Order: sequence, then C-alpha cells, then structure tokens
Amino acid sequence: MPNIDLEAIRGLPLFAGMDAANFAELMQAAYLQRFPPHVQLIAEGDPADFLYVVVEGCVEMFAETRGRRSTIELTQPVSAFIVAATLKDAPYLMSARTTERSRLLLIPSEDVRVMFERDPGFAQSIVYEQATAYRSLVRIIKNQKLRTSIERLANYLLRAHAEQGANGALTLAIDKRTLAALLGMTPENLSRAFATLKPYGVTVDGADIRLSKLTDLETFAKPTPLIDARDA
Amino acid sequence: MPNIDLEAIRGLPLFAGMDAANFAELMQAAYLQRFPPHVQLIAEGDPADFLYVVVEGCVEMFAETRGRRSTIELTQPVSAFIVAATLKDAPYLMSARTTERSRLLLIPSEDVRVMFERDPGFAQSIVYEQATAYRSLVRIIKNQKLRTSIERLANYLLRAHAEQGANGALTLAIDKRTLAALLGMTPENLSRAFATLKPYGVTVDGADIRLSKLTDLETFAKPTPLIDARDA
DNA sequence: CGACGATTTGAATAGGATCAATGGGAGTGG
DNA sequence: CCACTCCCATTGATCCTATTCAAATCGTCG
Repeated sequence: MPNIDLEAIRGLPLFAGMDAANFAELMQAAYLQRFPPHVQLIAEGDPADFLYVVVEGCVEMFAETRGRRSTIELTQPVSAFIVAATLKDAPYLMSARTTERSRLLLIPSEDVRVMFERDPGFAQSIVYEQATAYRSLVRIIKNQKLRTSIERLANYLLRAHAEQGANGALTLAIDKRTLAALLGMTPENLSRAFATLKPYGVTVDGADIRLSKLTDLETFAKPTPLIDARDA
Repeated sequence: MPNIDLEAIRGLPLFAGMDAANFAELMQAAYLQRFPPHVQLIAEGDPADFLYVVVEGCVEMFAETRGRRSTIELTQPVSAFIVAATLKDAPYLMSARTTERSRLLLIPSEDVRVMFERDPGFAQSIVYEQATAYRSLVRIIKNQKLRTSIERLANYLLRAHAEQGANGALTLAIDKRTLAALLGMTPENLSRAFATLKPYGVTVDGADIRLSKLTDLETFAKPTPLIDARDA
C-alpha cells in the first residue's frame, strides 16, 4: 500500500491511539481497492465481513424496504463506516454504494475485533469514533424531523458555503439527484425548493450557487450548532 | 446505595467488563435519585455533566426547534443514555424528561472519563454499548423514513405483542400521547391509525389492545429484523 | 356533581410524492 | 463539426399523508 495512503489512514481518529506495530499488522490484513461509480458495496442484512474506510471518493449509506429507498448519510474521506456492525459481528443495517469513483480500504472484521481486544488505545479510539458517529446520527434525525425540506436545503447551502470559504458562492460537490436523496426529498422537490429560496437570494446555475442575501437566508434557515455543527 | 440496585447496575452491559474495585469507586461518586413524572432532566445544549442510567421508570429523549418538538426514543430500565456526550465532553444534543415516576443513577461525567481511560474492560464495554446504541438509532431512522405512520403503529403493536407473551392481546405500557410522539405522529393521527387498523383485527379498549387477525396484521406490517429487532 | 385532561372525530390545510411532459447539456457517432 | 441520444433537471397537475384547528366525548379525580 502506498505510504501516502498509510499516512492518511494512520491520521484517522480511529487509528490515532493505536500502537504502531499493531497498526502495521492490521494494515497487513487490509486491502486498498478502487471502485467505479454506483457500485453497491454492501447490502443490509449481509454479515459484516469488512470494516470500510473511504480514502477517496464518496459512499452513500442507504436502506430499502418494499421498493422504498432512503439515503441515510454520505461518507466522505477520510472516515470509516459500519464500525458498529463490525464490532458486534452483526448484520449490516444499511447498504452502501459509491456515488463516484472511489478508493476504499477494506479491513477484515475479524482482524478489527482481535486488535480491538488487544490494543486498549485502539479501543479508546473506537469509542471516540463511535461517539462521534452516534452524535452525527442524532443530528441527522433532528434535521429530518424538525425541519421542512426547504429548511434542510437552506441549512445545507449555508454549511457548504461556510466550508467553501464563505465568499458568497458555492459549488455543489454532489449531483442534485444525490443531494435530493441526502436531504430526504425527491429530485422534483429539490428543484422546487431551490425556486422557493430565490427570494432569499439563492440563484442556481447548474452546480454553481450564489447566495446574495446571506443574512436573509440565515434568518430563514435558523442554523443551530445542535444540528448543523460537525463534532470535533 | 441499596445493594439490590448496585447488583442491577453491575449487571448492565455497560459495566460488565469493569474491574470490581473500579466499579465500586465509580459508584461512590454516583447518586441514585427519584424523580416525579414529567420532569425535564437535561436540555439540549447543556454541558454533559452527568451520565444517566434509568434504573426504574422511563425517560423520553426529545429535541425541539422553533416550537416544533420531536421524540427520538424512550429509554427504559436498565440502560444508560447520553453516553456519547459524556465521553466527548460535548453538549447534549437531546433533551430528556421522565414520562413517569422514575429512579435514575447519575454519574459525574468526569469520573466516567477517568475510569474509561483507566479501565480497558470498561472501555470495551462502552464500545459495545455505543455500537448497540448506534444501531438502535439506525433502526429508528429506517422506521421513520421507510414506513408510514400506520405501518409504524402496526409494527409497534406486533413487537409489544410478542414481548408480552404473544397471546392475542397486549397492554400499552405508555399513554397514547407518548406513544404518538414515539411513533412520530400527532395524537389525533394515532387515533386514526388505530381506526385504520381495525380491518386487520386491531381492537382498542383504552390501553388494552386485542389482535384478532395476527397473520393479516403481519402481512400488512411486514416486520423485518433489520428494523424491528433489538440488538443483543 | 363538576372540572379538567385525554381521546376521538370532523373539516380544512400544508408539505411532499407521484405522474407526466418539456427543456438542456454532455457524450457519441456520423 | 453537427445531429442524435440519453440522462438529468425543471415545470405543471394531481394525489396522498399527516398536521392543524375545532368540537364533541369520555373518564377520572377532587
């Protein structure tokens, strides 16, 4: 595995507390693999054979029942997913697929569990990682249940805007179809939501968005760190 | 603290892997307290001063924004809540209140963190607990986003029925107002949902429910372990 | 017996979803 | 270089689920 990737992975909170020798051993058992866009990686119900780390690209976590489909979250570099199922040796509760060309690290679950028992520093890092993941899910639920779809979009835009330098413009990093799924609505509704936000200074040109009335938009969106912040 | 309660707490998965002396020390710092019904215990945004354990009664986790209110889950004995905030020394993301007369164990967060660093067995138990909590949230999201309110009610009834002996009848353990909140709907809608399920053999008499066409109800509800099961 | 809260029922509304049709690039092949 | 095709995005019309507002009913507790 290229050293540059090892460095990045080593820098993950998940592995930060780990003994160096143990980390090296764990990486021995791991695979770094490329995947094309729209490849389903795991299906809910499958046994949790691997722990996944998104090194590059983007992975969508979703669930399905009776033909209905719901996107839960997007996992972007560099972070791990389905840690919980791996640790409990339980079936995945979510499916995952790449949304774009991606590079993923696969670590056999068995090795993760062995190392988790052996290395207290790793165990502590996992706790931290899991606590963060838990809080992230709580935010997702709150975002979903306490806001309308238009408010969700407005807050998403404000957050992306802040992350991209807060210069009055932003570029959508994912296509609108995926964005709609992430925000829990249909693509049709996303179009309408954008139109609804026009009076608040939101203008759309493909993936480029301009926010010309930031304070108005903020007044409407009412972002709160208890939903929109990202845990350290 | 009464020994009988200590036993129960000691038996929690959260403390199972802990060294006996450490456990005793942690309990030294803890308080066991009674609370009346409908007492707000914590508010979202507050610093996480305590880890809570529900020894007896029931605690509702919820969140609010702009007058809107959403119940996330109910915590029933014997389990802990807000573990994540405690460990990260971060603000609570959810508020909590008793729904009935309850006894709670309060452990100062600082002591939990100290013990977590000192006792690898405790750290491992926390991982397990957190993984379970995470998976529980995933189920909650799936239940909420992939099902209609009527389907959620049907599945809730089936699960309660199974837990209460599967003898064709069940008794609601919580009042209908709280049940409606738990299922993510208004009390009015819960009434209508019950009415809608009548053709599937659901008859209501106060808190007593009879399920006379179990297979019909199951066909309608389509329960799946990927949403409705409880992790070990 | 009376009052209050909880539940049920009814009517109107809102937020989204679905179905259908139209426009708009990006990539492909001639 | 241009026409064609396909997929994505937008727009319009309609339907459905669930909320809101309002009122009636029920039950329980003083």
